[in-house]
Amino acid sequence: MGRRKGPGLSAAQVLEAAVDVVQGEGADGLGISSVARALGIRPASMYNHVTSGEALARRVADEGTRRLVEALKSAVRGVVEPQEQLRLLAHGVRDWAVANGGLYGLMARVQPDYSSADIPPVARDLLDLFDRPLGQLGIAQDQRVHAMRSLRAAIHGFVLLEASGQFQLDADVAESFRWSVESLIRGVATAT
Amino acid sequence: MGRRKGPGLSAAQVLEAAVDVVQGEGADGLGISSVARALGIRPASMYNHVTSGEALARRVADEGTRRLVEALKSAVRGVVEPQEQLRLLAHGVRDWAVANGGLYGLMARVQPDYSSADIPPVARDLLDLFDRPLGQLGIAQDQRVHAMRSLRAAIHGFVLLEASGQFQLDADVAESFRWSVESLIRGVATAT
DNA sequence: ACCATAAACTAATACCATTCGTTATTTTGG
DNA sequence: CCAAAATAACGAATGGTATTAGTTTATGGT
Repeated sequence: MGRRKGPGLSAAQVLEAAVDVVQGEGADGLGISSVARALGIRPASMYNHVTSGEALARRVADEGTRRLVEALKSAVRGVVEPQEQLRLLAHGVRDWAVANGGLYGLMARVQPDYSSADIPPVARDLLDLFDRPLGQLGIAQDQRVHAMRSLRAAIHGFVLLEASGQFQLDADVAESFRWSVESLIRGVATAT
Repeated sequence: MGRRKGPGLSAAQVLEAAVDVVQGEGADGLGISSVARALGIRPASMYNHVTSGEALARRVADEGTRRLVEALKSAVRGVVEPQEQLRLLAHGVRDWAVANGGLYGLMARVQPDYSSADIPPVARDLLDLFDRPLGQLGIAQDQRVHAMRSLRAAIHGFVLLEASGQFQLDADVAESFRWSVESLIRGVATAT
């Protein structure tokens, strides 16, 4: 058959289709074939745009991180009180994850491939979002990395356990999250 | 060919082989074919032992939970101080997850299928392990579910972020975990 | 207008899960 | 003790996936 008329697919179009697949079918539904189907091309043609299925998943996950960081930035814009910033960040992650379950699930599976030497800007931004309020809270520089990891981990774990239905008891999950965030902030704020 | 001589494979043998595959090749390596290979039978014969690949994964994940709960039980055996129990539980989960990465990764993906009505004994045991020290700390009954979820989530999230290499900064991860656990215990212990 | 490149195609390979029908062994009930 | 039933293996077939190789054709630059 050869090439069809009109300009070929742009990287952005491929990424958009892949994101749509993930949002619609979940992280498991992402693959060379499903995205090819969504684009109306044959699976083999996908290799003109990505080098492998794994690379495709990595790109979509990176796009998810970009979107999450954007959502968090606008969530804390204009807020000055550090504890309130942390609260907004925590709830911002959970809200985004609930609204973008497929994407968040993919981001959790795919591990970044960048060597620990150079941290990409988007990851830097994510770190800074948490680092700033922690600094304003008076957490010493060398403790902040521990505090950041603690907060990220706690929020991440909560979202994943919630998404995979592992909170069995019939207590309000939203209330549990509020409780958890307040407890975390208390714990971090009282660090030496 | 028909059946081979001798007794057929027991459910325990199939499970053992599946666990070995997961431990050796990771959660992604688990499948009808890989376990059949490990057992020396053809993939089609696997369906005499499991109903589907998904069911196989669920069984292995359940076995993982059983083993984790056993490890935690023996970790806190004889310890009376509640904060020390929580510390041991947290570090017990992380240590087990590090030592059984494939199994823990699988447990994180597979969501249990039991209806929220009847909670299996092993899940009950896991809840109780955390519930007891929280009660001894004086956390009110109606707050304990929130506290339990917070602790589980924080530990779970830390382990997953660590396993997927998302802690980029070159600070000591073990030190971060210790810091996180102390912060969590402080936060929970000061709950109203 | 020409040519190189980009981007689609077809075809082929190699996995994987699953189902079906068949066969041989083991177990069980009369 | 033997025949019938249940069990557990098989081969073959179907349909899904990722991937590679070679081919064709439209587009964009010189």
